[in-house]
Amino acid sequence: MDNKPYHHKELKKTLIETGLEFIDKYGEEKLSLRKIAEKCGVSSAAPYAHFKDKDDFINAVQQYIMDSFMDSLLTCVDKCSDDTQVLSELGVCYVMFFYNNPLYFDFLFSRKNIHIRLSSENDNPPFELFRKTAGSVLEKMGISEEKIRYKTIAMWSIVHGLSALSSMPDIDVDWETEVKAIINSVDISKI
Amino acid sequence: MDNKPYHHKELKKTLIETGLEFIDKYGEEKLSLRKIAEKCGVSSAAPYAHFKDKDDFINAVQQYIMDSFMDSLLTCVDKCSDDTQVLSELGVCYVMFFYNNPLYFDFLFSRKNIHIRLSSENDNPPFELFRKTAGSVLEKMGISEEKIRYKTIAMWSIVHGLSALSSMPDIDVDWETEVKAIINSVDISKI
DNA sequence: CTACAATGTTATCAGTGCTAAGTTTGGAGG
DNA sequence: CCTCCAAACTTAGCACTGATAACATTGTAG
Repeated sequence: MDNKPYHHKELKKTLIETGLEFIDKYGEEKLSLRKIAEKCGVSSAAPYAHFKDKDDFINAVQQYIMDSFMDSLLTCVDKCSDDTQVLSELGVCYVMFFYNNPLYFDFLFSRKNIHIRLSSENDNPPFELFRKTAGSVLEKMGISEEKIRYKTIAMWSIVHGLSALSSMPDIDVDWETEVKAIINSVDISKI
Repeated sequence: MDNKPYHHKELKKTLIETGLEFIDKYGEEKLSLRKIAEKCGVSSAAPYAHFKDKDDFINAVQQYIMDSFMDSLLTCVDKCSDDTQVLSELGVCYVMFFYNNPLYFDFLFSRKNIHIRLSSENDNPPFELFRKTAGSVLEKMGISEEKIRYKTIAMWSIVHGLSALSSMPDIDVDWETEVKAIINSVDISKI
């Protein structure tokens, strides 16, 4: 029978995944902990055993998405041994992730707890991966440290800006082709 | 005395400006219509005479900011008669607006009602201004229509991506100088 | 001057975040 | 095997929110 067991066991994980699914369907602003709890078949106060407050829960969902985003990027970098292509491949991968998951862009980056610093070490994993990859590639090309900073910022801006575009609702173009063309057309050595 | 008059007269405008101020201080997610109403000295139901619902109110505030953003951009374009500079000046103006108003970027662009189309006419005023300005400049340079699209998208992506960066909390660099250097370093004819 | 539409009011509802206090449960140590 | 306790849940309830209904006030068109 469906008499709910007192102990749900994997409730924390279930809550996160249910929350993710909900955000996917209805967006973050419609989410309430009570609805998520109900969907999981537990009382409205149950989540508070696992999360300090709603914000803590949202952060957990965000981290879940961020991990999956990083998986994509790391896989892409690993697949790409060729230095001359890794940057544009990484850029396309970055953009396509949000094209395929339109609701994730706002959710990941409209939150204030995500900070990005330009010059130094960074606690934002995707940007840090981008920064290090670009740094290593550009260094091998014999480019000065200052210029590396400019180029990295410019490239990341393009990629991030394209992602913002690609997660908009009404894209009326063959986006994957466009993205590749645009990123490839930006010759980093010319920036 | 402070016995509030029944008719506040300019309540709609006052609500919007109070809302703007509030978002500036505490962010959108902390905003409630009741608090705004109280700050304006009216009852909690009063705003519903002017706005259909909370979303309608938020849209009005958003429009208010969008208008001020467009003012900046248009002033910039007007001041700049020189075709060779207008694009980079416009870019710097775009980015600096959000550098100077860090909370506005998320507020303007994380809302789903803002759409951006690439190829055709567009109901997003700043992007449309950017698209037309770039189109006119690039056309005079004798660039093909297809390339104009690519360049426009790439340039807007850089500018928009830089804006995302510039509205982040912990910028630890002289941003205005950086932005100018980066935008100027992107030679559009090379994209 | 009077009727009425616009613009306010109070009262009330359901939904939300969160906490307090009590209940169930699995499992570690006797 | 029992006992006890901390973790994981429950129900109850508070304060706040968005929204609506029913009523009050007011400026103004006719």
